[in-house]
Amino acid sequence: MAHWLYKSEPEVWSWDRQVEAGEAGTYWDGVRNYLANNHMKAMQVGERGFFYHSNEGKAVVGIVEVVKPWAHDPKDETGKFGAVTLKAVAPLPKPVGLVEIKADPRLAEMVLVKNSRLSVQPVTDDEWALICSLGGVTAP
DNA sequence: GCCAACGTTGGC
DNA sequence: GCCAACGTTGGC
Repeated sequence: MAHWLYKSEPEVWSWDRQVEAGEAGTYWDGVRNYLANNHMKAMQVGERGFFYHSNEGKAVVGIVEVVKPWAHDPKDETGKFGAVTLKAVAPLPKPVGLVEIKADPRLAEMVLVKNSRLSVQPVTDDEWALICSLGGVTAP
């Protein structure tokens, strides 16, 4: 099963608000990037990903799960962009900071390091397991 | 607040 | 269809 990483500025949409949204989850709209959009189109319900705080915090803070597949964003007039719906699964007891990720040679190839501007990224199984363990949870 | 890197746009 | 110019993102 594939894994993902979602970036969000806590000022705009924080992990706490994702948790408050509960089981119903929230529509991850606003993405206007083809690559990120394509990644979301490829997602299956039940696939999990990391929730990353950019700018402020700069750390992986929690785990989210896809609860609804990709659907068109009604606010996008071009009809090209859409999003999946995500719910919070669990916080990381110990958030994994960007500094830590960069310091670990096993994570040097992460998209987060290589292409920091992409807002929705794939994560390999190895990267997933390693960050889960650094964060203090057993990989679900 | 600055600046580098990247994606997107628009002119040709 | 190419490429320069521009805007945005995000780390520092």
